[in-house]
Amino acid sequence: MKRGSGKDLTVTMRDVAKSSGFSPATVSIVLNNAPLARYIAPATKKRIEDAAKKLGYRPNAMARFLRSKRSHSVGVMFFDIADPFCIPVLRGIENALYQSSYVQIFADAHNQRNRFERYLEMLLDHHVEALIVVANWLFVDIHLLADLSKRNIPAATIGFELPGDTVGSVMVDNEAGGRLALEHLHHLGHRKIAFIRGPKMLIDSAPRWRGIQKYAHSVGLEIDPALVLQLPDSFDPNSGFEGGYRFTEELLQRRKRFTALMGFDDMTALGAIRALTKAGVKVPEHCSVVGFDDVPLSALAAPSLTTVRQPLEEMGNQAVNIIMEGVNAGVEKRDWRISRQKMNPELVIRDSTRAAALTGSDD
Amino acid sequence: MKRGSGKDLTVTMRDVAKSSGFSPATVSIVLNNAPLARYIAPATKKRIEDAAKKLGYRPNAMARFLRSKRSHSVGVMFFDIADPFCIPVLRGIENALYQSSYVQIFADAHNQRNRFERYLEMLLDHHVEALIVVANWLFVDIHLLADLSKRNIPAATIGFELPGDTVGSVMVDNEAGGRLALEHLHHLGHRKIAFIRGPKMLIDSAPRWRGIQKYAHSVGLEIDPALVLQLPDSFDPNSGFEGGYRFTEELLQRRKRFTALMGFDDMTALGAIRALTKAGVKVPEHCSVVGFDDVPLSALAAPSLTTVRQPLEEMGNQAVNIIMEGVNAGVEKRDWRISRQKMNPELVIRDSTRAAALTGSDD
DNA sequence: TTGTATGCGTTATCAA
DNA sequence: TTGATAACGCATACAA
Repeated sequence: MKRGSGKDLTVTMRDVAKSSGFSPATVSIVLNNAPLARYIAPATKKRIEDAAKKLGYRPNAMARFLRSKRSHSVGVMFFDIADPFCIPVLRGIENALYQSSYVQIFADAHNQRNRFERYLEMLLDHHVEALIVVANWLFVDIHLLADLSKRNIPAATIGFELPGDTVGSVMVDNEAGGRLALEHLHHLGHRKIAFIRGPKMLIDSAPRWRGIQKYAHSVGLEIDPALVLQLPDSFDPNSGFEGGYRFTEELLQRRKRFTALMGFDDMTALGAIRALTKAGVKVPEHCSVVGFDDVPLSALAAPSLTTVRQPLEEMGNQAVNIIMEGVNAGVEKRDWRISRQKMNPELVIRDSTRAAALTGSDD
Repeated sequence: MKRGSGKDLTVTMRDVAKSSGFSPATVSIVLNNAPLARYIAPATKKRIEDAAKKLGYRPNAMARFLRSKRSHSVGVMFFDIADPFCIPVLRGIENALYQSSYVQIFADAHNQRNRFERYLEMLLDHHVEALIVVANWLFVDIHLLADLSKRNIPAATIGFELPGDTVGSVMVDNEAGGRLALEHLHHLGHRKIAFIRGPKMLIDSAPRWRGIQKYAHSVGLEIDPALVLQLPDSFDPNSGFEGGYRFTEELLQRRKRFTALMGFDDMTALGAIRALTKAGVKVPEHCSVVGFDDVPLSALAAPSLTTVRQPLEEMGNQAVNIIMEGVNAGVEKRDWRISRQKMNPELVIRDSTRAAALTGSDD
């Protein structure tokens, strides 16, 4: 008999019941618009709703979750939020979740495996209804996420994919993107092109390069191995910039002429531009540069960067759609298959590329 | 009698009790290391712990929350995560929360008041134990957060502050920062300095300007009103860049000579650099530029930006400390006072500033 | 059309 | 040193 003993500010369903003169069950039915609400007299509904409003009743989510097993929350795990790639993705996810009135539990693994595991535990403890993982590193193995499918928690990844069919994914078509970038340079008349490839540990690296090679082959463009460098593996999201800078310096020292440079991603390209500019090579007058991703900086850089755009925000959106599909299927006890999305990249032409100088040997 | 009816994968405390041969109560005491655990026989403890491990028992957070009224989660509301200012702050918060094993519920108001309110409701529904609000806009009024103190939910703001003593805050000392920036330019010998002030709606604008004025006065530096512009109010986080760009163009058109320019923040400064460069004015050779904030881009820009650094990550940390203080006080039923922190800014000298040219009239 | 009773998984208060 | 038992606030099957 602790009730009414003082100033507990939380107003419960029983309070509403008492105040309205009906039973908690009826209140519950009315306030949730449960199927049975069809049979409740309008007058009753009104009295209950009024009482609820007057008392400022707010359902206790914890109790509801306990009963319904639904937390109305989704875990979102980033491998490194400092990577500018992540921000638009975060935004896309946030927005889609907001539309569904789901709350986002944010986690950042800082590229550390143990941190990833710890967060995974925390998210499971908090009974997230689904999980989204944003990363492009390869080291997440499927075992880490095994618990999820065992518990029927839908999961989707953005920026990489896992073997098997238990985890959904949203990726850009890297091969098409690589092709797009090279095609652009080729159309502009560039023939001597330098490449800074992505690190081996990144899942994007290989297909982008494949796209480049295929296109080169298809138009008879020769790729000079002396103009191709590959970034080393690294977990620092800024290493792309550093790498682009250092490798471009090295490229310059080789004294092999090139009129265009393709960076693995925007950060690499930005680093390259920095090195070129410092060496007195003007971009795009003397050398065109193209990146990949279209991170927010790219539009702001000087010169603004021509790049292959990943629809990052849209990808965040899609990931939410995928998991929500699963969540809803779970609620309705339907079967379903997790889906994989491949998004189309898009060339964004800005100021860092232009036609190869007509003067000089351009092939 | 639904138990054992099949493949419910969740193992509950009762399962552990049954398996170990003790009662749920004892299991609870042991597994939580509750005070009473001191009296439990070591052998008992061991058997219970073993059983728990063997079954893979994980406490159900929902049930625990319902009972204990503690959700182990904190709401973090950003006004606009697209503002680069926010990322290091987010990281600081995330890291501190992680140390405390608290989970972060992420919300982004997109600079919309109704979205802010809706998120606030959602966060309260999810029974966050505390709230952190990151913003620098002025339009948050105290009433929005009134519910919080009523419910004894500690709250802290980063980047702005509210009147009264119910909400904590972490801010940089804007006045000192303004002084620092101008002092730097003055020491470098600059006398003709242009200023792009912040919009009125931003709380930072006034004190920064005050710091500038005070320093100017103290060293007898004259501020030419024809070289002072003020950004218009806007909610677009990129408007600083645009504004810096446009206003610098305007400044240039006025044909009033200046050897240095101070931007309200880094984005403004970056926009200014873009305009200067485009007009053929080299930075820093012909004109020094200094920003404010030290957002991640600033180090990467070309030229890299001299700026007044806000310790953003540390500020995120501090905010967590502040609210945790409150949370702990609540648990222990102590009284406490919410605190306000003023952080020291720090001058970061990079490539966008240098000594005023000795040639020409420098005063 | 509405009320009663029960259980979700924990924890806390007693009693043994 | 351990075990019953009663909440926490809500939602549902079932009874009325």
